[in-house]
Amino acid sequence: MATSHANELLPVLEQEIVTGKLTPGTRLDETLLAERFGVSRTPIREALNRLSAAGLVEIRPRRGAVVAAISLQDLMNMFEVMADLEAMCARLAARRITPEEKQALKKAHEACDTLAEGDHHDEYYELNVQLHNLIYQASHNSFLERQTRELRRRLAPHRRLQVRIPGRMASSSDEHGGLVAAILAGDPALAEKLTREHVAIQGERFTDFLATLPPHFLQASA
Amino acid sequence: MATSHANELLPVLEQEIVTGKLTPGTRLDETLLAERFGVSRTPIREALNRLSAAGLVEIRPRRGAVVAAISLQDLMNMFEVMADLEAMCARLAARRITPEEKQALKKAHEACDTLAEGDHHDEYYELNVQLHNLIYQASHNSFLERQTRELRRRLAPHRRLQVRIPGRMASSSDEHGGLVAAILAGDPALAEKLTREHVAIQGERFTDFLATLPPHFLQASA
DNA sequence: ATATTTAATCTTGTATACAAAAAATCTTTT
DNA sequence: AAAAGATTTTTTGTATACAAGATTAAATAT
Repeated sequence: MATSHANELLPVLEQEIVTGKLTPGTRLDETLLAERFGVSRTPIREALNRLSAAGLVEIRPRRGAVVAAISLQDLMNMFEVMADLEAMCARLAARRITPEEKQALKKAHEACDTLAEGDHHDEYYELNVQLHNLIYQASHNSFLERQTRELRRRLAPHRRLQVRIPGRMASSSDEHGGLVAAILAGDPALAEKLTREHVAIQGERFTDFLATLPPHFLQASA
Repeated sequence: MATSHANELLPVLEQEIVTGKLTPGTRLDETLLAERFGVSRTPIREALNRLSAAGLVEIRPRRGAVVAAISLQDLMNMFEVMADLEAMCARLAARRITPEEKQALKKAHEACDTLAEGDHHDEYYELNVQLHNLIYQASHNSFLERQTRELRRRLAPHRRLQVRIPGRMASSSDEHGGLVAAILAGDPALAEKLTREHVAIQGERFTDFLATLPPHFLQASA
């Protein structure tokens, strides 16, 4: 076995939280998880500790772990920071992107654009993630890249349904078009500005969307 | 006992790493730490896992934990992000600071300014941290505040000696003066700009400072 | 003497056992 | 029948035991 049990089940749990299979507030019983993965509680506890440090689960002393439930306030705060991090990625990418990365970015945007016509929400979502990851990568700041990806993952469970808003895919793709062009043209200020607007629009639409959600999505975290 | 062993020793270890008592690259032997804290290896491992998720220690599978050694590249990347986060804090603080927070900020800056005359480096360092924390807090984005503090802590072991550069305290205090004034005046753009310059100067000086360091400070992290 | 292989030791990762706190159930009382 | 209290059960946190990989030391060969 190349890696430990904890290292194997950690990404599984993380994925299930991020994709919303485990919804915020769900209790994470150590014994149940141990049985499910066929290991003892020890590696389970290890994984839960790591997830808590990443903000994906909340551990209340002597009262067990639950999938982190984020308050509306927290969520808006996180989107505000996300906008800044993404804007920074775009700004740096416009300055530092390599020819190879330019090619990849063009390709990814075209793929995104094609899909935007139909209603393949899940596929569009995945391509969208890839496009953004390419921009993060082109910032040539691996720390920034990691931080931004992490926050994006953390926001994912609260954002995933967003692309289902009617017409969202098409307009999202249009916004991407301008952003990608700015990066390819090497215009840091424009890339930064467009990203802020892009995320701001998401944020606004997101706020609209919130009102339609069942209340358990908005549970306070403490 | 209100809290668990792990919860008690975690901040102790964290503090020792952040203050540089445990230098980057130091091995963290589980058995030794267990003896030192008078507990078993279990809570030690729990703490190390949390610290690894925070980026303060690096755990290599089957090969133990060491205090995270950051490469020069990583360090510069982290400073670049730090500048952006601090600039965002300053921008938001200029827009959202309350009258009470204004009072506290004024007081903190005056205290800093007084100390800058002598050569009380450690005291100045602490007050400096407090001043910055007040700005983070005034952003009224608790997520941003936490992220920024966390990154600051993570950079601390690589930054602490910086204020010992001749004349650094006085010029740092001057820069703070302008920044504090911009926040109090409610000028987000200026507050953001001054913060970027402030950190950029630190970054430049920091690069100068690097050249004087023994090589073990610059060990690659992987 | 140096390099390489083998054996011994040490350290980590996991499982299990146990203690203590929290939650749930069952009495008892009104 | 409902509320309060006591008891049982469950679940977390810690310690210890053990297995397997990594490191070090020793032994052999070149």
